[in-house]
Amino acid sequence: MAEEFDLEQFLPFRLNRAAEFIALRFAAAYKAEYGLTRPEWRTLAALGSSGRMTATEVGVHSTMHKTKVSRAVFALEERRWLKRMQHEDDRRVEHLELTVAGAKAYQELTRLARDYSAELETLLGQDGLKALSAGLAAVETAMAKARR
Amino acid sequence: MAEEFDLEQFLPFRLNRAAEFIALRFAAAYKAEYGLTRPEWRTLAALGSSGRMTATEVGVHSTMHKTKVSRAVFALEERRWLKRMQHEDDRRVEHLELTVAGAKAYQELTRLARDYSAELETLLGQDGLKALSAGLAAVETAMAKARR
DNA sequence: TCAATATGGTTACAAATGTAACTGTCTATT
DNA sequence: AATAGACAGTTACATTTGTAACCATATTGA
Repeated sequence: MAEEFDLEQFLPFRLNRAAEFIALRFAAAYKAEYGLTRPEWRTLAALGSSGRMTATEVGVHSTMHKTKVSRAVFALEERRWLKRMQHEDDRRVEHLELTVAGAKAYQELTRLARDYSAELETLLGQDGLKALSAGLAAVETAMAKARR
Repeated sequence: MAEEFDLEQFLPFRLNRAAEFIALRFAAAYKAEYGLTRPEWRTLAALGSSGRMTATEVGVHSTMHKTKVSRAVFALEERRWLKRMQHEDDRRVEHLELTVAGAKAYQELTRLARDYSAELETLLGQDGLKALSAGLAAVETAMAKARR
């Protein structure tokens, strides 16, 4: 007799579904308020939290393909939320940083993000949140190992 | 002074990144072995584990947009892994079920899935896996509430 | 009974995404 | 130096996806 397989118990499936659910609710907020796409928000967040970075660094940091980053950078530049600065020694590289307007937008978006975090805490409960965070930490450790 | 916001700590971001990582490794397996897309695999899995369903039910079950389901059904039908049967009373509805070949493919894929689950256990460790599962359960509860 | 409305599923079109090829620049080896 | 290979970032093209309009059928209620 074949062993049972239950999709409902299968971690990749559950993880994906949960991520979609959690991310979508937040995405709806920044999309509605600012018309940002996810790659744009991620790029903004990377630069806002880590300061000046190159496009490649943004990609590694937020696990986005370099074409996504490239397009997001264009979009943010067009809004005047981001400026490019050339590296003195290596003209292939571009340093990216937020403009004053970009930094301001980032501040407002982080407020949204904090509000959402709080909402998640009530939605998932203290224990649920803790468990999820611990579980994600385990995945992150595994990811770090896999990268090597 | 502005409160700090750390993207690395932001749950939607972490969850998404983890889901991509975990799902991608498995997707690589069924894509390489069977040339299945994710919507196709999900549809197959839904039908394989729950038996006969309608397209709408598949969509709800695996949280896929109905156009995705529609396309996946076409693809699986073309492979002769799935057949459509009409509902006697309501001619809008189609019952979907796996063919013998489809059921066989499903069995093989569940074997892959179980292998991957085992791999995940060593990758994340017992504790990590438990925590993740508990955290996901909390999200699932929240999702169920939100749906109402 | 017949309009109005809802529902299951498909399709056309537009937007987002990934792959691969490309440009320009740098580094290493000879 | 000169050539080959590597690397940052962009662009062209093909594929995937979502949105909205659509068709056919079913249900509701005047």
